[in-house]
Amino acid sequence: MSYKSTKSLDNRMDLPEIENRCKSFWAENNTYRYDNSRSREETFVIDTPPPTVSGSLHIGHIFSYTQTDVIARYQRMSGKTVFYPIGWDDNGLPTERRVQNYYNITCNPSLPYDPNFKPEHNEQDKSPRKEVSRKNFIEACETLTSSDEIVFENVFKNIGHSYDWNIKYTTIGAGSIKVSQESFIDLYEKGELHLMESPTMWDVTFQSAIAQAEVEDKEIQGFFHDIKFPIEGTDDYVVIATTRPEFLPACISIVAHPDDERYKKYFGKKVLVPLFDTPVEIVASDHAEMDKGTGIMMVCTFGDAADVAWWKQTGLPLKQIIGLDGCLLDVEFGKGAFVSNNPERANGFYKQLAGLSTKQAREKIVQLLRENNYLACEPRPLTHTVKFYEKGNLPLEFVTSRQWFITLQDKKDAMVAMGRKIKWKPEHMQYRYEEWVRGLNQDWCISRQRFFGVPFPVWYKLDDKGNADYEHPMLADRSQLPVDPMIDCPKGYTEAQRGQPNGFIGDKDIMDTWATSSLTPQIALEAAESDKLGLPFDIRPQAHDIIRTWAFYTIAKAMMHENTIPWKEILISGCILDPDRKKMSKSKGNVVTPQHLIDTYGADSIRYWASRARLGVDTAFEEQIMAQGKKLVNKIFNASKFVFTIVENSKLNGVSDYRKFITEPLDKAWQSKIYAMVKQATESFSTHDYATALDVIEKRFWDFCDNYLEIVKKRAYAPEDCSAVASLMETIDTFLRVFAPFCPFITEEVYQARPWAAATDKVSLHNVMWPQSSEYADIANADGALYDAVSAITAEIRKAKTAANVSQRTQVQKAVIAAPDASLNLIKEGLVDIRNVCGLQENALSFVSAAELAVNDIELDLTELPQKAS
RNA sequence: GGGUGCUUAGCUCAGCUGGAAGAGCAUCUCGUUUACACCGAGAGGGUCGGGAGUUCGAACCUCUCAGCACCCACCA
Repeated sequence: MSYKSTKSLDNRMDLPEIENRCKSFWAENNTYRYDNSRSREETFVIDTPPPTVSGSLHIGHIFSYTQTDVIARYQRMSGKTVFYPIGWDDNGLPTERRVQNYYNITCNPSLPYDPNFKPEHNEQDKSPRKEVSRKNFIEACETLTSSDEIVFENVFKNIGHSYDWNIKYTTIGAGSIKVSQESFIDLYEKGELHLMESPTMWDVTFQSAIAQAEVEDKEIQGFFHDIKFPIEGTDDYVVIATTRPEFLPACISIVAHPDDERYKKYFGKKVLVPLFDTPVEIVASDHAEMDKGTGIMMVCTFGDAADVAWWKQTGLPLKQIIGLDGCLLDVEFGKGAFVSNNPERANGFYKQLAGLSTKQAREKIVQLLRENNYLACEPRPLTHTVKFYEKGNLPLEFVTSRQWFITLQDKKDAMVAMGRKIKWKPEHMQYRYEEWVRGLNQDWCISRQRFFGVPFPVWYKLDDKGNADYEHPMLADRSQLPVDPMIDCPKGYTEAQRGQPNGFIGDKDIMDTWATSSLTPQIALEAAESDKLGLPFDIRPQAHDIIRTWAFYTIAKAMMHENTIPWKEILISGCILDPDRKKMSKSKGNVVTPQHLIDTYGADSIRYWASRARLGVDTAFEEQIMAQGKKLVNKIFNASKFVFTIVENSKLNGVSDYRKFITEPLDKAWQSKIYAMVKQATESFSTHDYATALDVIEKRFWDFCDNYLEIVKKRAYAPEDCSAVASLMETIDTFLRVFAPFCPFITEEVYQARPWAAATDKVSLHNVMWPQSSEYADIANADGALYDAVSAITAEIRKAKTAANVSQRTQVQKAVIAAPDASLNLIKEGLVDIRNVCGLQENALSFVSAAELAVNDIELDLTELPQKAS
């Protein structure tokens, strides 16, 4: 299929029309298709980040994704086939949350499937959420994500990203589930997985376990509560300051520093926990710091991570009072771990707390403490940082539950070593990775008590009483994958045995979304059905805020599965800051939508803006740069249009083998400048430094428009001159190719309209070769000095005219150039052009040999310039 | 508390292994209608965050101080 532009460029540049033409041309020609027949050496393999489809794209996505696309386009033009997949990250909590809000529904797994339920957009509805079955909920997720994905796809196509849309995956798709489950089975067989019941960080909003990487600190308002703990059998007491008095019933130890003179006398004695009269020992440990709070603290199950460590270390009984919903459980004092010297009084107090949320319980218990004279003083306000799930809005709790863990803590050294085999760009991002690895203090909890995600390929046997045997999980056979244990049966069982004594149950949890995302290279290969490619890929582009998740987990999995690095290089993009230097994000409400910007400035201009920023450098959102990009696009169009007109009126019209006509010294000098530009740009691209490449190209392009084009204009009009025309053709041809990765639309439009295209030539510019040094063999060593000299003289004459307030078209009566003989001889080679561009009258130019000047020094004396005609 | 990066013109940013401070925008002046008003020519504007050191020579190397941003840890 051929490109639909007219042969000549239209008078006005119509960007939306050009963009539409290009999009359909590329789609119909498979311009960006990955060629599986090429060897690995001839392939550039990218591990594209699948964007989360749980909302709208913002300009930050466009920014970093475009930078990758520029790199991909360069690689494609330099002769490689590019493996450039695109995926949508649609599984997991962000989607569930969006679905809950969008349809005003929530999942209740105990409900039966309702085949007639159709989710409807109901975001304004403030009534309680309608409860739907697990299957209905998953269907609602699928409905919404697939419509979200169309929006994303359109924006990415509108901005001109050159993905191979045939290699598309979603993280909830069957391929992703299969790969994730294979990964699970492989790690299980390698002994890297364990199912464990232990206190885990728990988000009460979403009611799921979460991993260390998803924890975020937040500053919140709280209170110090100074509580009197009576010493058992005395009238004495110690005052303990705590921010979480609701944990009093779960107190297991009282701790002070061994050197603390204030408390030495109490070690070994017991306190009676206020209200509950539980005897708890006062222990000496450097776990406590003397200068914090009152220097003496209570340990509860579990106020924080330190409490968990203490509990594990001491082996004291567990007093679990927080339930999965974040509310206080109904426990009874005098039973189990809940000892009391006065169970009746303890239960009386506790009954007022049971069922309350932690926040409500805190208020209630403060009231009870006050009424019973346990408060040493009124609560003192403080701001402190508390751990949150990054997507949650209530502090994390530590709750005991059964979860799947991947062993990571024993692999810190190996992970650091793997990280060092990867080339990080910018380099310092590697430190961030290593710091995270070294600070790792938990294994990776990969199970989530949610619904829309990858199920575990696991069932559990039930004994004759219907109790599950978690010690011996039954894993799916690889041939069964993808599998849903809530629907499919383990081998050797029938559906009728589900939930029955001596039967089985399926694992109802889903995997952490990162357990899937950490396999994006493998998932992309699965989607492409590629047998040629494998790990490592060439590059992983990503943002720095997910080094501890996406990069880290991907490196971990590649190491555990294949003992390799997942990619040779990782390119970390910066993020977009709003003009106040704050990070742009949806939650802050300062996001500008990409489509609006594309409509305003055109896709190429937005790409220009993104390409100007260097990798890893945060950039302020600056619309003026996009306006600048639009000027560049306009200039490319107009300069090309002008050259095309010249070509069409010349003897070289329709000649594709024009390069040999470049014979004039000035034209050759100019071509050597172009050659130097290509060389520099190529070198920059070899280290993925697209920004420097663009800088070099753009500078030379403006020089072309402002100077070279003006200099040779007159000569190019002359019908007998071929050198100038050929040089202009060559120049435009080269600029189109080097601008192509940055501005694919305007360059394609212009390229397709070039009058020197062979009639059969219907190839997209983006499948054309990046300029190769062999094309410039004859001028590789040519001297650009003549061009510099002519430019310098031109500039001087222009300056003189501006100073005289006259038009640049004013004819100069007399100009004297002083320079050493060598320079004069050089300059004389460009005499005609100097005269043309400067409006010098015949014989107006004279030369003075000035041996005292250096070779590059040229002095110009404009002695007679006409005054401005009034 | 630990780490990383940044600080250059009014703004946004370049400036490679040390060798006469740069671009774009903005401002001001002038010009311009046969590629382009999404135009052109020019001008002004900086003690390169402060201080010390190394060097013939420092925006660049070393030390130090300050400010900004981000990451990690701690948080009774």
